[in-house]
Amino acid sequence: MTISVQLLIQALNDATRLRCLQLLQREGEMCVCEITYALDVIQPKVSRHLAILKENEIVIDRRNGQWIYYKLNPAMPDWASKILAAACDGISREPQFKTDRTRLDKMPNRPVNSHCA
Amino acid sequence: MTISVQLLIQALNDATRLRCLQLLQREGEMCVCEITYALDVIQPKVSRHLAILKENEIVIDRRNGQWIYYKLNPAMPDWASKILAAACDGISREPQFKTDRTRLDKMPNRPVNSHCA
DNA sequence: GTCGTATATACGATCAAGCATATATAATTC
DNA sequence: GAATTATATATGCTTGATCGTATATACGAC
Repeated sequence: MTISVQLLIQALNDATRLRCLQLLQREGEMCVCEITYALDVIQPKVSRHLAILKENEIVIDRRNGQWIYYKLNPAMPDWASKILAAACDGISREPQFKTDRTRLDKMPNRPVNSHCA
Repeated sequence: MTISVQLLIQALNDATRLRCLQLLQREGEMCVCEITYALDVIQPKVSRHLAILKENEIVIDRRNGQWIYYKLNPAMPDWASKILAAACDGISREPQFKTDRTRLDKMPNRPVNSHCA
């Protein structure tokens, strides 16, 4: 990954993107409709923010049939992983973000992720 | 400190503020004129950005005569310190930020900081 | 091919944040 | 007191980011 500190921070500087990243860190991999449901926002909004995270190589995606799964980029430099981990650690205690996790847990008919590349 | 993850990241989301924090982490404590010299920007700009960092309790200041010294807030929560440390770690390798450190090292007549509270 | 679901992108509007200039406040020295 | 240095704040402008709506693309089932 070639991202600079400044670009990483800029990419993190949005509530929707932080909410996505928190979920991805906990779940490992999620498709867009799961994230959309968990955050309770409209789909184009999620899609646009995931695109920003992807442009900055903070997440990577793969298609599986009609679903596109996102996960944290495993090839981040050490300092970037540390920033993300510390941010998610801080976030995990904030009520605003807990709501997303509980809503995801209640989602009906979550697509089954085969985890086959 | 009561800052949220989102507010911390927002406060870090500016090149001038990152440059200030990098210097403060290395130097410990600096007055505004030192930072202004090192960054080579106009004084009101430095002052405004330091004010933003102070509002978010990322730095604290103390007056010593006509100088006002800033340093990192020693009372940050663990996750916030980790984000700052990792960011400064990443920054330390970026050429844009090295320039500030070398310029500071060449500053003539740096005010002597008595370190008396 | 059409239809339905999943996801992405384009567009125009709105809003927040940064900028430089100018000015205000505070301390020091005379 | 006036003058100088150090720092902070107010003002008006501009730029960039986010928003919702509408539309486009991709895949699977039929």
